[in-house]
Amino acid sequence: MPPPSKHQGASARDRLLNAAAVLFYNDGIAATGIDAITARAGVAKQSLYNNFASKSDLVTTYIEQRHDEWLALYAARAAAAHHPKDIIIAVFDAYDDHATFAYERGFRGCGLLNAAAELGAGDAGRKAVRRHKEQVEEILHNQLSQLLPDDAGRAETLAAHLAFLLEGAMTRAGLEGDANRLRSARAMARDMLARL
Amino acid sequence: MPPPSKHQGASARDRLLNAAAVLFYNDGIAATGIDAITARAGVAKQSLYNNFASKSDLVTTYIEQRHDEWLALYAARAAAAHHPKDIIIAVFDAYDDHATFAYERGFRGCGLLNAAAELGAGDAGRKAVRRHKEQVEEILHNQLSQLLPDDAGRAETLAAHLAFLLEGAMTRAGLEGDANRLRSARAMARDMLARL
DNA sequence: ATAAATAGGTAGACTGGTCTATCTATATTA
DNA sequence: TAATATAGATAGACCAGTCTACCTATTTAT
Repeated sequence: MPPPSKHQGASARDRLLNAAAVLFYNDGIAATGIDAITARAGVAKQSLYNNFASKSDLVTTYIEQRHDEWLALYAARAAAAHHPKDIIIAVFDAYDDHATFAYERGFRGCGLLNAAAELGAGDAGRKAVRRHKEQVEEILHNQLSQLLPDDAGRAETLAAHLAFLLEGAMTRAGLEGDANRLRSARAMARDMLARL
Repeated sequence: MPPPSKHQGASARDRLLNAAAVLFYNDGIAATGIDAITARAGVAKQSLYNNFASKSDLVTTYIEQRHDEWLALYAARAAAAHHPKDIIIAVFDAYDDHATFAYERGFRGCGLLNAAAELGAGDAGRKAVRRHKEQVEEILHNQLSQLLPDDAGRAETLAAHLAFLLEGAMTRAGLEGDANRLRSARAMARDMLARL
């Protein structure tokens, strides 16, 4: 029987990234072996090493792909909004949207945070996760600066506050196995914005 | 040379738990092997299996020990407080205190959350982490119920809000390598309580 | 008091298995 | 033809856990 090959689906690289996304998210990075990834991707082991320098390189690419994916979800939501307050809520909605990207066997929170927890201090992936979270906070900060043009300090504090709500809710949601906490956090954010 | 034995220091069990605490926190659970733990503890491999049923059992004990440790730190802070608002701030202070328990090679956030990120959905340790976070939120909830005796809904929402601030700040602090974000979250909590 | 039993420690070889990564040899595709 | 895929063997490190064999206290029984 001939292999599925790239004709019927995605390239080996994409198939590997899709397989890795599900396995890394559901089982963790260290617990996911090369063989499990290639088997799920329906691809030869060598194809992994043709497309990625190492497992670590695949992990870093996985993280960057999640970041890009979240940005796209956010952009789609933000494009439909006009008021800075709605653009801020779009950040929360994008988190909620993103919460379903790969949970085949239960919700486990933010894949990027879970990955960072497994990675060593100097790892490139860990730094990418940090940059991602800083970028999320920056989006919040930009909108709050528009809402509070003459109180830069308060805009910064509020951006951090909303970022904490987001990450805290996501973390608790991951422990509890569903995204309900994210909805709570969004309601809290709405409430805070209403009081501006 | 005679072995150190229990006379000059801690028991093998305590030595193992102390060694595991540092290694699990700094390197992660999956990345820490049995041999590394026994070597750091200065203990024979069999002593690990005399005191724990498996590595997994050691991990669960590690998590429960962190929980007890945090509770003790919180109790010490709360004992010095009297007003419910001060008791709530004591929760934030205990997080800050706890942030230094085992970081030998840099701050990495909450050891319990990092552990949970590595553990499978049904793992006993993961459930223990969830219970711990629920207990923290319950402490906040109890105090807020005293502050807002006739608005149970608001007390519950505020408890969740403060819990999100705590976990979100801890998560970001872990990514950034220091506990500054925890101090920011405490200031935000103080501000919210002042407005009650 | 002395001897035996018990509890808990040591060092380190060993098993069976998994891991990442490379290599070979063949087949498909453009 | 040249690039890229395949299956699968292989290397070498590492894993959790078991086992043997010995040592040292303390406790119990005679």
